[in-house]
Amino acid sequence: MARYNPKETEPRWRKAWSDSDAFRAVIDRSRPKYYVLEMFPYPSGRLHMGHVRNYTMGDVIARFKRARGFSVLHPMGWDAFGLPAENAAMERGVDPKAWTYENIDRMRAELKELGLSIDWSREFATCEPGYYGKQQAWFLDLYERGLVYRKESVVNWDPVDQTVLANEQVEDGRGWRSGALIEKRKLNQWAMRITDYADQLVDDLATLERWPDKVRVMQENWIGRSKGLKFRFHGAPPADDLEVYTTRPDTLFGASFVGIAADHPLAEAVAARDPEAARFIAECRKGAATEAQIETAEKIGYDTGLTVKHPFDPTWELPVWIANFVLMDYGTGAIFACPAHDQRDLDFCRKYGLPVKPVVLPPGEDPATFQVGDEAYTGPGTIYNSGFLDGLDIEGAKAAAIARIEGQGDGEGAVVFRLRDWGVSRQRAWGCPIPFVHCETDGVVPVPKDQLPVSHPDDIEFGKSGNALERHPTWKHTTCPKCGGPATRETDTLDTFVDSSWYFARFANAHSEEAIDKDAADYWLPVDQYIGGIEHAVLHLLYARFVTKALADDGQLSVREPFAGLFTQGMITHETYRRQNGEWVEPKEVEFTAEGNTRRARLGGTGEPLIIGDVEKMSKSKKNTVTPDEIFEVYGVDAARLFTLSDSPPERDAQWTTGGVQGAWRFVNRVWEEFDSQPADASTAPADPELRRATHKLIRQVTEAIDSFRFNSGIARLYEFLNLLKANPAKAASPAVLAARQEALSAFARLIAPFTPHLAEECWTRVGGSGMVVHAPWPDFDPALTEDAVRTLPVQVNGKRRGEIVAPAGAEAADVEQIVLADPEIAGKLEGLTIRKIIVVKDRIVNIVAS
RNA sequence: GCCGCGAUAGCUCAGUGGUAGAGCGCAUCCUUGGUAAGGCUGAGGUCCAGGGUUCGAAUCCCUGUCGUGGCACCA
Repeated sequence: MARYNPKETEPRWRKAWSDSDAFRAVIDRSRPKYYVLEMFPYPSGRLHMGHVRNYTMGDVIARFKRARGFSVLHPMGWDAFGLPAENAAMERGVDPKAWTYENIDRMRAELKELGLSIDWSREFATCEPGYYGKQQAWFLDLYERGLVYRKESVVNWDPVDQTVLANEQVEDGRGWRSGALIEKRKLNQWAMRITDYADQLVDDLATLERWPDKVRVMQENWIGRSKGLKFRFHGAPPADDLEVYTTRPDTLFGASFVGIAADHPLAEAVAARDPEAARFIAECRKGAATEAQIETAEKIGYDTGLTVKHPFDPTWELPVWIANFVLMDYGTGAIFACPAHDQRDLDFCRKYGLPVKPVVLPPGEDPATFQVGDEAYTGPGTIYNSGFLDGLDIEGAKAAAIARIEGQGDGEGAVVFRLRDWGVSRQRAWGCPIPFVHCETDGVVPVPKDQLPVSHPDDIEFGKSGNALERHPTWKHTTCPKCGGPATRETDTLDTFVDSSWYFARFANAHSEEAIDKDAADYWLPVDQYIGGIEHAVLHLLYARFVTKALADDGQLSVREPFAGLFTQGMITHETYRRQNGEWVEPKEVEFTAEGNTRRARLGGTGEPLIIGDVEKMSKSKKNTVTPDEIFEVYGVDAARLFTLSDSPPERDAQWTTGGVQGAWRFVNRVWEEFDSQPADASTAPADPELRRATHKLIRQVTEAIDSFRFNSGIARLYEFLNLLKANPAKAASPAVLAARQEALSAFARLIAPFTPHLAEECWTRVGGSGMVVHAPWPDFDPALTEDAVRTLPVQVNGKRRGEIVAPAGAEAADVEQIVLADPEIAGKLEGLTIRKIIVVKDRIVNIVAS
């Protein structure tokens, strides 16, 4: 009996897969296709456990679908542009390109060690001219279509990374990467018209049935579509034609004042002649930067002294206030305030003594007595105090008010989005150059496609802050493609989220002359199962959806949604350990002792007691990391893969523990023991029916578990079945059991293949399977065999369990009743009671209602 | 404030109308030529709380508590 040795078996099987080119994706129209993709990694240097879990999940699906007869595409690439490379350049004086490719080499080796069933022939990195040159080509196509444009705008400037960030990349007023407080700057920027697709991006969410609701809700919130009315107030200049946006035109008769943002043009006009107003505006600008401060900030306002006429009553003059809670970049930067039915407006009016007139009467309230106190009423009701709107419900009044305004020519129904256009300019060198030149005569001119790619100069000087392309002595000087005169190249590069917004389509044919090989893309797309972190719920996933739609409209793609199925996996966490002085301690330095059920930790060597802290996401700063290579070294790749999936549902965080991975490792060894102890000359006796039934039940359960992304459940069933096999050992087994074991082991080797592929190959060979398990079909189950012949039915009396009986599977109610009533134990429990009713649930349970 | 998600054994989690389960941990015992290991057996659960529906609720519904994620002066 030989011990299982992953160090010997695992590399051997990886070589066998590679030698037979087992994972090459092939267009085969006779079979259904399946495209499984995990979000490609940024080549940061080393693989971490999160990668192991993410890529193992995708691999489970890929191997499972292959065994089920699908033509599978499972590719890998590198999201290789980005700031860390430039930061490394600055900190250590290395070349970003060389640094990136070294990282890719190391991470590729680690990914290959993980035994992933990837078609490596399609690998690319986004920093290759062969990739980003194609990106420049379609970027020019979208420019032709008006979806790419330049605009002077106020942007989010990250003073640490020295670059512009999109709104999506600013979290709580800080840069998503640097954490620096964001400043507002006015710059000339490249942008993409994602707002042209805002409606579609919301509407099509409904078609994404295999996306988590959570992600759909997050995108919907982010796009923030609202329907309402845009209309103009009239007044004396400068307050003539003041346009506001509202979602509550039904409450127009409850108006108290008109509010404008501090940076609204009208506010600036007022400030020009009113120093007090100027002071107020300056104070607003100084205001709070973080969300928490904004939330608690008091509502303040300044009465400009201007008035405008109410649209439905020209004699009604409304005062115009500058208000700090009105935002310039949403709607029109101006509102009308109805304090009775909007909390913000109410707070403001109470503070400044402005009138509060209710116009929506809640159901059951008396119009003579209903009053609004300190809480605005935002619920349903009937409109009153409102002239021609009286008696209507809210929806009816909205429609009537909009119709009246439109009839007056003062405005129209409008849809407003929270989503802004996507600013894609970044002042960085290590990114995709934007293929335009600036000419004194012709202005902004696209680089002709036959001159693509526009690539980086070789002698680029990194190592200082700011944009190295801008600093380069010669690179930006060129000639205008139009007039031949002197021109300068655009030195901004594209946001790296552009790189990741179409890579899934490039994988259809990674070597195509066109950006996207449409025939290949038509076959493979959409991605059937996309897997990645929830942190990309808005940024990456929204941009990829937008670019897909834009390229589809340009005829370069047929699908309008890139990812038919999305799965967001949880993170890997680990306990944290600290010394008494607060220093973090790495797990490998910790020794544990147990006192009953209490665990205590000590520092290895000195024995100093340690504090066991919270379970947190693995991070270098808290030293609670375990690296894949040290785990592979001790337990093998299969045990590591198995453990990342076995303990938690895939969408939830999984806690890494030494005990847990040891459990997985023991499973690997015990599996091998079962296979190794099975005699080679298989018995031809009729198989033991009970073990057969258990086998078919197992096949069914594991198949359903993988199909529904419940990997941990499937693995739990495999653990249980292994216990059953151990209870029916090969040693001293009857011929019937041996025959059933043979069938069970043949299925078992294939069922574990998605999770522990190396072990599966070894087992498959040992049990006499033909060829490699990667080519073997998924085992089938006989539905009839997944049911037991005899059932043990619990018997309840008045809902409490009082005994059990044995009945044939599928026994009818009448037969079961007879068995129950004949049972002496149950008869005892029924003594003195009258049976009112007997409920028999077929094959499940019997309940006797008695009194 | 709004919208989600979660709460089951000491820990991490399955179970989603019908007999409360797994892995790890813990305890007893066995093995001491698989040995910085292996195995047997076992203990351990008001299924967060309260109410409702039902013959029957961990499971479905309502309310609450605690934890957690997202959005947020978005008119």
